[in-house]
Amino acid sequence: MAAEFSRRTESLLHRAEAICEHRGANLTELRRHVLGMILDSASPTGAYELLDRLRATRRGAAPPTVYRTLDFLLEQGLIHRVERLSAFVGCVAGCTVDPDGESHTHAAQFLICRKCGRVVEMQDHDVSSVLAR
Amino acid sequence: MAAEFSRRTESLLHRAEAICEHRGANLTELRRHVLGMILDSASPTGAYELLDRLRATRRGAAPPTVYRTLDFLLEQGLIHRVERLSAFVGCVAGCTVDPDGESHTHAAQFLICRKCGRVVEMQDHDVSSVLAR
DNA sequence: GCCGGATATGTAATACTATAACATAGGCGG
DNA sequence: CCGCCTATGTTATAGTATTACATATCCGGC
Repeated sequence: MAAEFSRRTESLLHRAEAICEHRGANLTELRRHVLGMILDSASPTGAYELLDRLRATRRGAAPPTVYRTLDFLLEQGLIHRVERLSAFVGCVAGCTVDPDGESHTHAAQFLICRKCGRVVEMQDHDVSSVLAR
Repeated sequence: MAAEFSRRTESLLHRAEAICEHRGANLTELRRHVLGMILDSASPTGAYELLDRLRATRRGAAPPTVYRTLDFLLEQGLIHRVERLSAFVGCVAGCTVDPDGESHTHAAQFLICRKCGRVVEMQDHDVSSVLAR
């Protein structure tokens, strides 16, 4: 049904399924598909790019389709929004955390390369704690 | 001619004039007016809000009018863009720095209140240096 | 079985943010 | 006066996100 993703992505998706099931959250086909596209991408993905790709297999897709799905994934801590780029990236921690973890969000920072646009997610406790003050 | 601003804002504007003159940058009436509106505001100001207010006194104002002006102010380090809000705030450091300072940008972080939207600019050397790694 | 509510998605329209492309105007050095 | 540079005007359009309402599906209780 859904598009085929890389082995790594499929593995993370499997993990995400377990997390959602554990939480009673419903990782539907649509949500799984969008999460897979984000995880599979080498760089942050814009909402309308996701929309275009969705449309290949989902005729009625429209902006709300994608934004609602992104809201769900953000709530579940499975992706992050990179404000600077108006784009979305998979959350490594969110997709690998133990399903028992209740916290759906966590502190993170992004390093964005001004030249190539690549993004690295970092979690630095020092930064987080200074910000907490 | 230009709108009247608070005493504090006028003082910062005066400072900005000196900085620009020192650099050979041209702080025109339009640019001064926009900077004044931003400095005078208690919270970050959106580009189209600035545009609306500009139009009160400037008939032909259009989006490029405002965005080009913001680009100039950003380059001069006189304001910051708050990505999260797609809005702009005055840069305290930029408007108070010694005119001899050459660096037009500096490291800063923002604390944004999720409830009231107020923004506080902070400059924490610890955060900056951790990010530098 | 069916009713009611909750969740998920479809659909149309529109709001908000930002940039592209080309035109005009004024200053200033040669 | 000419040519260039900077600043701004003007029109159009691209890109990002939300509102509002309609439809469908599932599931629990009766």
